[in-house]
Amino acid sequence: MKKKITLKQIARELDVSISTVSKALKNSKEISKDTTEKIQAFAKLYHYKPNNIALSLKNRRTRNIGVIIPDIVHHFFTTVFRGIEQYADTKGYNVIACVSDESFEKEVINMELLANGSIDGFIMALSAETQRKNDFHHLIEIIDQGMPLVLFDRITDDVICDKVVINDFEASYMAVKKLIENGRKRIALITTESYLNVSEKRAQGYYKALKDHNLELDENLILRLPYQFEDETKSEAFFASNNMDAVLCVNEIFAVRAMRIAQRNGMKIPDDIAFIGFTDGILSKLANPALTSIAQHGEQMGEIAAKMLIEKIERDDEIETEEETFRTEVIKATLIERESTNN
Amino acid sequence: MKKKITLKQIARELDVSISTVSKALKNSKEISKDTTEKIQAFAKLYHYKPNNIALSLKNRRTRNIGVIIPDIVHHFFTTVFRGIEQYADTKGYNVIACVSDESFEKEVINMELLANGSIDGFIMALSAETQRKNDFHHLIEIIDQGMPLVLFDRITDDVICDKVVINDFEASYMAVKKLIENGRKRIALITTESYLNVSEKRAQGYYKALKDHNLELDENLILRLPYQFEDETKSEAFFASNNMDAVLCVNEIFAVRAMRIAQRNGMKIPDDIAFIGFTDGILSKLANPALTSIAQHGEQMGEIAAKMLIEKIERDDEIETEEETFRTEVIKATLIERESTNN
DNA sequence: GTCAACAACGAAAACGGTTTCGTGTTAATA
DNA sequence: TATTAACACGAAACCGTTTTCGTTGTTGAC
Repeated sequence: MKKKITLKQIARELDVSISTVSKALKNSKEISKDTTEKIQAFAKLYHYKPNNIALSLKNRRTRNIGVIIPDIVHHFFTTVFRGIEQYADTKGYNVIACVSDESFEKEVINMELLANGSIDGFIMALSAETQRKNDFHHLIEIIDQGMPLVLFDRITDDVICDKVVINDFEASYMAVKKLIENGRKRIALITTESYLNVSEKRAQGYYKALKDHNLELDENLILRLPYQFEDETKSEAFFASNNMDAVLCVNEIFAVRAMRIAQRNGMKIPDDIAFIGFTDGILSKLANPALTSIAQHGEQMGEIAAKMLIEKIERDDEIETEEETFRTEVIKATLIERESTNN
Repeated sequence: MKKKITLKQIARELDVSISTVSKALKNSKEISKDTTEKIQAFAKLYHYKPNNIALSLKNRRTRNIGVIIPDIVHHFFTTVFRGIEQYADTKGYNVIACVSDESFEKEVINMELLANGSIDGFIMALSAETQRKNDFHHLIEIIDQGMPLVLFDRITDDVICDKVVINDFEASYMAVKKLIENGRKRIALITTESYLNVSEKRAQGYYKALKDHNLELDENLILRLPYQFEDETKSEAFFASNNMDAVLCVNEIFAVRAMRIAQRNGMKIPDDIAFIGFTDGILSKLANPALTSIAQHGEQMGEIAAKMLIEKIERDDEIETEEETFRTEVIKATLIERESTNN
């Protein structure tokens, strides 16, 4: 077992000083050609690579970014993560991933852990509990320490920082509008139970579209489900006691489950009932019938978030003064039409 | 903006030495009660937390583990990742996630990057390209440097280290056996094109099960598909030119796509044809009909991998000598029966 | 009154690098 | 020949900790 070699060892072995070795490896012209070659050859032979931790300590830069997401086993977050990782990779950054599990406490603990020098900046989507509690002191504190932060998807107006979202309201509005134009009259909404920023915006789009087309809002046509659930009795009751001809769901899982129930009830999709879901993931593509879906462009979102963060990180250590400016990027969602709606 | 405070700043402020501050914060009894209280109060006021990087350098332990997976947008890997992250979290470790994108080069680069001090150990599944090239020098080198490594799922016999897998062969065998016992005679196999360790083992189980039940192997009933694909003409031709009454697929995506084609061809599932897939993910549960599936227990796999790794990391810095021993944990896959098979 | 023991603290090395600032030698210039 | 510039290198500080090993000043025992 040959442990990694250090500058000190090379220096001792070649009977020069540590500084000489360091300079020679950086092709400093302070060092003679002879010595440089000798040192580089030796270093190569022993696969010398500088220790990242030592570099981080010296440079006060880790080239790590911290990503905190509520759930990794969730297609949308996974795609965002992929976008982040890909972009970070091209810029030489590593990604430390933490899962908050929708828990406020885990979010706080993980952030504090990472903030003590492990990373250069954060990208995160708020946990459901954090949104419910409306407590963002941990974010404020992090920002106050001068650590860049980018929020995506699950954001809040109470924290001033860079953000990236999709136009949930408009996307939802357009989807409902499309259903109405297709002749649908009784359009249901299946959304989440807990207060999530995005669900709320999507609901608003739904309300507005109904109103603008003179359809009255029927509270019975709105079903609120827990975020993760196995039991389908609530959904079944919903379908049994209402007659509707279209459903908008705030995610694809809700949509696919709802389609199954409708089909079991003998309804034909899209003839009797149409479905549109958010999150254009693999489920939408492979559902039967394939689900018309609103693409949230997670990968692009991750890429943009990573880009915003890294720009801020790298600008930070150039200039120190200069007023901070924060942006909110809005990505346009797109409707992918498939078999669950007619056109 | 108040940057994080350091020991040095506390020391200067309180007019004591750095060592005194450090000791006081650790409740060393070398320091008087008065001084200790004063220092702790001050530290608390300014939210002092030791810098992780400095600690890592000093302790030669980062409390980071590196995870390299071929693809994060893949349900199985995502669940494994979740298992790793969860266990690591309970032990106070962070997870640095890298995606190799099935590329040998990215795998090598990422490993070398992380190996230079950023992490205490690796957990990884080999990229498809790495398995095809059969080149594992990067793994060997890492191990040689004394860095613990745990391979999962996509493993190789050419590298001696800890491993965790499922009993692919047996699981496949049992699935086919079940199909046969249900009266199926012409059982197809849909597997991957590129050489993947796991696909191969699953194919072996399929062969053996046929043989043991006196069914002859028909090469026409084996379809090899690229790992990721959009085009379905190959699959359609396969279904058009063969009549079969059951299909075993090496993952759930293949299975669900295959089911759709069969359905389009007017076949009834499970009456005319039965389906079983590997990877018991969300697709299997929500497919229509729901897919009978072999659960690979990804989360458990990740948890075990993380446990093996952390044990080795923490044992490493206790004793230095003592012969290394490596284990291979085999997790038993379980068949989850749903609507795509009859019983 | 002397010496040992002890309490309370500081100096310094170490982790592994980078970088600034000498310093000694040689060669070129006045 | 004296001065100086260029060259090639080393010493040391620094990043933020921990920890060993002094070094004080006070106390108690003899």
